[in-house]
Amino acid sequence: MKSVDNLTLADQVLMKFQEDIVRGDVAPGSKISESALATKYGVSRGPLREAISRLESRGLIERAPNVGARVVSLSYQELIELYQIRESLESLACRLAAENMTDEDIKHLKALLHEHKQDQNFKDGTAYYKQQGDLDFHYCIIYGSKNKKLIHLLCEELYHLILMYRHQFSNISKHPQKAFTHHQRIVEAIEERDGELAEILMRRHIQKSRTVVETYFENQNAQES
Amino acid sequence: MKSVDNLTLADQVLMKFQEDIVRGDVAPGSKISESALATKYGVSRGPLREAISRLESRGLIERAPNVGARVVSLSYQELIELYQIRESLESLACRLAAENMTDEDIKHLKALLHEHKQDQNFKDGTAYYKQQGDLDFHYCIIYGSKNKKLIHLLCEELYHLILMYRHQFSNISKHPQKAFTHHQRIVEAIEERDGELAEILMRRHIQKSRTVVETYFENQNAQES
DNA sequence: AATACGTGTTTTGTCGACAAAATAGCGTTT
DNA sequence: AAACGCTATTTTGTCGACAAAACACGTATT
Repeated sequence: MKSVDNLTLADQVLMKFQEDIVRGDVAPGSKISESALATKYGVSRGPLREAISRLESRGLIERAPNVGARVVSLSYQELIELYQIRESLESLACRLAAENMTDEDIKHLKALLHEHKQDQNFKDGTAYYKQQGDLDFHYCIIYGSKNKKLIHLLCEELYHLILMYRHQFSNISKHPQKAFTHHQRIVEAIEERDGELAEILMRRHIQKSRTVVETYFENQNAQES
Repeated sequence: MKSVDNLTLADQVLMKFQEDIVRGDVAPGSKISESALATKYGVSRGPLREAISRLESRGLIERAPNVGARVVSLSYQELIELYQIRESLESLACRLAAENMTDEDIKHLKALLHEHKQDQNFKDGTAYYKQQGDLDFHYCIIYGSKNKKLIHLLCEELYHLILMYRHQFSNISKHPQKAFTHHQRIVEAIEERDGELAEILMRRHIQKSRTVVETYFENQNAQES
């Protein structure tokens, strides 16, 4: 799917570094030394600066002129703001998907859902697969919208931030079966080409996961006090 | 408002170059020569490449590895897609603005509106003021949402693209008085802290301007055939 | 003892030069 | 005449080095 090795060094560093940030290997809020990272990834400072520059515009890094860059560290408030945006954009994507997905696409989506059902029946513990499955589902719908700019916004600019936080907080939904039911209903709506309903269902689905984040933080605050 | 001169060269070039693109001084689709631009703006290729890199992630420039960069040239379809996103995000911003604007903010917004009314009464011809006024209005509401990521997305990542096309097509609304009425009603809803209504009104307002774009393209196609 | 100042060091920003890839132009071949 | 391949030139990608700004630390002063 991804064309091979005619990638620039800056692009390779970008991907590696982004992965490291999302996985939490480099802590949020930690300062970034250009020369240190350059040697770490085995490149000069030129390509590295380009990678930093792009990660900055993706919101994963904050930079101040003449001072340096540091990995972003979202506050609770900012995370909620992020979810508001995601809610708006991904419900839009879902409506467009109901309108624009090909029958092939829908078949693929249903297969994905069926696969998750299997996985879940005898193994609804291990978080990794569920998370990956959830991701696949959402990506599939986003791409189904056929809106290139929207796909870029969600997949390249927003989702990495969300994933970074998911990883950091091990924020796996406590209600996998509920999430699965949501997914099922969304697919039904898409299958019936009911964009309006699909949009509403997706909005609620994400609202729900936002609520999970909110209660997580409330509990954390309660523990602290 | 903007802190002064501790800006990096790359930032200055970024602003100048972006302005040139949005104003249409450099034609959409035209190829970008790094060395040529570097000499034009009086900097080395380093900072210039950084500026290009950022403009790429803002969607104003497209770049292929080892080939070079060119100013983006949106198709009709892509422009419509852009408006869909704007519709979704800016209506969200409007709802949040109704919830989060301070009374001061609202006062400022009303003053803005009043100012436009004056301007419009005796001078509803000259497009520039109206366009600038329209911009001020929308920016004011976007900032009123108090959602930093949303503000960044709309003002830094999306609006420049839209402005570029507005300029290119001289796409000034043919119904300034209607737009003004829309603005008025939106402000009323915000004043009453009715987020739901404000959201709907903003959505319709932008839908309307999308329709203007659509009819423009239809007419153009009709002329061509 | 605390603050202010000055020096030395690190880090960022910028530049010019080199290497590799792509483009253009020419000649050859079918 | 058209298409293929080769060479020359331009353009992009990458690097190392220099300049300026920020930071750290020790000293002097009140």
